[in-house]
Amino acid sequence: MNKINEKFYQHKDVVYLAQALIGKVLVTCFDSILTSGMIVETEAYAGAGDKASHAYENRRTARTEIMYAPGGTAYIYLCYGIHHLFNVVTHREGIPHAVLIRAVEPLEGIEQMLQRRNKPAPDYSLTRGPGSLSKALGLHKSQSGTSLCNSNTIWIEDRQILVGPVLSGPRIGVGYAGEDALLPYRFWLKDNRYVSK
DNA sequence: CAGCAGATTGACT
DNA sequence: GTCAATCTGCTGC
Repeated sequence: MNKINEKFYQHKDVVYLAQALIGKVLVTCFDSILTSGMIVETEAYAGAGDKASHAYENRRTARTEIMYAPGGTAYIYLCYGIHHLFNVVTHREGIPHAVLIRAVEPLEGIEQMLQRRNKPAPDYSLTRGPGSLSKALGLHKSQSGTSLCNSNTIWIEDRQILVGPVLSGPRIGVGYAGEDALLPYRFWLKDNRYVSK
């Protein structure tokens, strides 16, 4: 198993990392149940200077405190009071950069993902969208702060999967961010059916 | 403390 | 296409 280490997550360029995470494999293991999926869509959130980020101008709240942890920590928060969204904290401790995982392609534990999502059979909506993939993989805001390097519950592997072209464009749902809403901080795998429309 | 908007999703007209 | 679900944080009284 080739688990990604601190060195990778603590790279200074969160936009580079958002692109580099495409094709990597997000794995969770809760109560001995292993589920995983290949990352096919991400977005970069560049901390203090990014109007779309929860940590814009180094804002600190109980929720965003985890973004100031060292790169390689999970930041999971509740959106619209309903959906748990999974992010990877990057850069060194004190710099609140993060990559939002927006979609994965299911690999292992598909039966368990169907149960968690209350679905009778697999379809492309199983892990498409940040709220959906988090539910399918069993991710919950109570796990925010988990180390992706030292825990045996949430981690990311490099399985050297050969992927096609990666495209980029503006982020989704951040219209409130003014000119920062136009930045090409969203990355996705070309022609992958699990990427949001 | 009330009001509102938000890194969303799924059910229904 | 419209709208409800309902937690977190910010603004203004």
